[in-house]
Amino acid sequence: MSESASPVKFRPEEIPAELGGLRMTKQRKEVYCLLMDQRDHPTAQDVFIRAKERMPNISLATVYNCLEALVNHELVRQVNFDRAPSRYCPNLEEHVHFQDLETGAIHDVVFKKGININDFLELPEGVEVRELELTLKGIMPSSTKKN
Amino acid sequence: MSESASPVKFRPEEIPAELGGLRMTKQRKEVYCLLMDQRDHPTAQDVFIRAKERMPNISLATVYNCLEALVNHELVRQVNFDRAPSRYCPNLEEHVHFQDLETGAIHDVVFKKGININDFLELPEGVEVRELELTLKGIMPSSTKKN
DNA sequence: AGAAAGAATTGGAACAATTCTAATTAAATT
DNA sequence: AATTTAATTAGAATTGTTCCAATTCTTTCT
Ligand SMILES: [Mn+2]
Ligand SMILES: [Mn+2]
Ligand SMILES: [Zn+2]
Ligand SMILES: [Zn+2]
Repeated sequence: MSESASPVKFRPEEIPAELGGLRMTKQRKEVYCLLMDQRDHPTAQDVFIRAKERMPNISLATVYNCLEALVNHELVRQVNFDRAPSRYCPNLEEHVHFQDLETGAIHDVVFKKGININDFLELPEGVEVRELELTLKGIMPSSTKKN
Repeated sequence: MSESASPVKFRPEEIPAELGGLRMTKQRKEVYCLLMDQRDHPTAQDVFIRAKERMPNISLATVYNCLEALVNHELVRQVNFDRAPSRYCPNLEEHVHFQDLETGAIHDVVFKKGININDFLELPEGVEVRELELTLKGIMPSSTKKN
């Protein structure tokens, strides 16, 4: 499980002009940095509020556009818990999400090493899984919480 | 995997006046029967359209109310795929959902017998999982499809 | 049974998240 | 520099869902 803030601060000027085939505009860099920087799965609104601090003229539409572009180019992942506002995650490793019901915080959870989908699901022969989304909700002991 | 229509037809008049602590009104019986009857994970709109055939005056608000009541009393499950309209499922066995990307059809998938969440996820010690939602999308071979 | 209270249904208004539109600005290409 | 292409912006529109207040239905009480 991880919620640890990355030790380095991502700065827009360090981001190359193109990333994964996507032209990185000023706004896209800002949104991307902010996600990489505070890896806490913010909503589009959260991103909008944070982005405005360094870029007061950015619009909510642009935030949505940037997030969509980043998601389409697989630089960022969109995470849905039920029908709550989508959240965005810059962790590209295969992982799933756990929401602490006490704090609302979302944590990344990885699969056991070497585990395969057919090891735990009774999938019919020949089915090809293209997308998997797994979300968990529950309670974390406070000892685990602070790390 | 299952999409098999149940062989018996559920009729509202067979439903008891109360189910799992929920008073079964005429509308709730209708909605519940219809879900039990065609186990294809319809949306609220789908339910509304189907319900109107036998109950032309039912309102969409009532369909939402009924579904909410049934879900709260754990007679029916709400299923979300990304931000698409919620779907409703009368299968109370523990299971997850697979959507066929070619047809849009949703199929129930069960866990391997005896499997535990800690067998496939790297969950920190002491975390208590209260809810789990797993959705899959992919391609089914047409042989598997028709059963 | 009849009256009163409580609960559910209804149609339409309100809502929240997201998407769309058309105008403006910025960047890339010629 | 002029032209073409792409991105950003503010605000309107859309969509699924929830809320509201009035009406109807059911249950409880006398
Ligand atoms: Mn859920
Ligand atoms: Mn998804
Ligand atoms: Zn994540
Ligand atoms: Zn199901």
